Amino acid sequence: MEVRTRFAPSPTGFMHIGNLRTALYAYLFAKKHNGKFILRIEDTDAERFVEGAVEKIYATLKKAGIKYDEGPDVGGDYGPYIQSQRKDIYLKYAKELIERGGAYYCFCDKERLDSLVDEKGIKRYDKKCSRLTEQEIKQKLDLGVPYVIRQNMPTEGESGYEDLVFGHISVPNNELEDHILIKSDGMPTYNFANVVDDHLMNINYVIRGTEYLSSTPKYNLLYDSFGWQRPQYLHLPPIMKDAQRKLSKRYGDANFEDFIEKGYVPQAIINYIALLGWSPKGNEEKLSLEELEKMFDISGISKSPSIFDEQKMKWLNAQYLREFSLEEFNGLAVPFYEKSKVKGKYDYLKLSGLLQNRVEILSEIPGMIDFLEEFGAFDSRLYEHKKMKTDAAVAKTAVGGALEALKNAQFNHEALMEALTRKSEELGIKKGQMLFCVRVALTGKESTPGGAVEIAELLGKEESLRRLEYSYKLIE
RNA sequence: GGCCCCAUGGUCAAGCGGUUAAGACUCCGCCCUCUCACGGCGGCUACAGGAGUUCGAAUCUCCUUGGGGUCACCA
Repeated sequence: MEVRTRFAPSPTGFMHIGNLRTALYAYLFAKKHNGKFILRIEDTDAERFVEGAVEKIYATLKKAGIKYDEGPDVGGDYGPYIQSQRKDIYLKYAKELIERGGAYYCFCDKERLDSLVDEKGIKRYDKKCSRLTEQEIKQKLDLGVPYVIRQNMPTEGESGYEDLVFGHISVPNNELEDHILIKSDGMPTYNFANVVDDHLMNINYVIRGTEYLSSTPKYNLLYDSFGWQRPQYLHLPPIMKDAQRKLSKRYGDANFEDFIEKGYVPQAIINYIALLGWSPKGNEEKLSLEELEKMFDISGISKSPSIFDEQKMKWLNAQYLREFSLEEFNGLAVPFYEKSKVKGKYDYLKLSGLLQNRVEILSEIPGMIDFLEEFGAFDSRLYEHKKMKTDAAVAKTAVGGALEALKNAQFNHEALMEALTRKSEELGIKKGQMLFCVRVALTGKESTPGGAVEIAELLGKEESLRRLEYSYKLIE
């Protein structure tokens, strides 16, 4: 049978990393088994709906390279793929379920429900309306008393199932509450809609977060009541912000879009989150989506929560950045040059050549090149470098010499290097000392993307000499 | 609190009864080198605790501890 998985987000805002990973795994699992991946929008809660959230979901999935075979904007044989457009379907099935004894009308109002609080302050429905006679129900219905439809749970025994990652899960039936299937506004709750839709859309592998691990028996009971075949389940451990807190949009934690803005490439984000909660068989960790599609395997999924480590994602991002051609890298970097002080000045391609393997995420760029436009007094201790064996005294010699050497030099790489090398020999200092001091004198920075020659070339003759003179005076 | 689940370095993690307990990120050192970075080499750091089972336990069982999830007319 063809594998069919789905990603069923609710449009309540941005797509955060945890959701994206769930989508990714569902996608990878389907692809691995030559199956289909479906996108379904779960918008049965009108109150939580956020304008533009659906479009954000489409855009994120697209940018991430996660292609769905069926979905609201691409169609398919099992539509509509937006739950709010399926309202009538749920009601029909809910009524069928009532006939089958798996559910019942409930007319209890809020006051009564609120009174059902146990000594620990936990509310729990007491099944009162499940005991209503047919006449009573008909009467209330005819009178137009507002109602909800509740699932009728067994009160004894246990319900269990085999989760593909967690193994056997079993819950005592008396823990299962008669939760609401159809709300008083006629809309289904997640509890009902997800089961009906998964069945109707032929979803045979349900992949989702562990928050559903212990409520899955309820859903299975629904499948059973309908006489439908249960799907296989695959629950995913959460991604944590730290040991205690889950990554969430509530804390304003990074969502996909934010990372893109910070200068991460989609491939790196996808690669990283694929590795959060799953590990490949081999030791290779830098994996493309295509490779992941082939390698993905349930056996590599872990059961315990994992903490999101941006440091490692940064490292991966750096790996991807270095792999691009200079032109590709430059294309990605330009927006960040435009945001920096060097906007419009300097040859971007040249800057990219210096920056490509010094940058981990693109947003570091402005901070790394601002010195090209910002120059002023700095501490002469910057000239001290243990390995170079330099200090202010050496610097004075070097910078003074450089000033002479460069007055008549051509400002291209070769000529600059030659002039400075010759001068250092003349002065009896090491070439490294000369270059180090000149670089500091030129930039006033402890470290820079590029050495003395490269920076002098970038700054040009006039500016370089001006800075050298300034720095020379500064040493005195 | 009830119920469900989880537990290997700081982090991601391999491991499936016998291993010197992989690998990656981070950090540190060395090499390369005009600083930094890249690259190369090397290093530090882990089986939560306690009982069992077994010739032998990170691996199996139980308890403790710690952590997560869930108990909505939210998904």
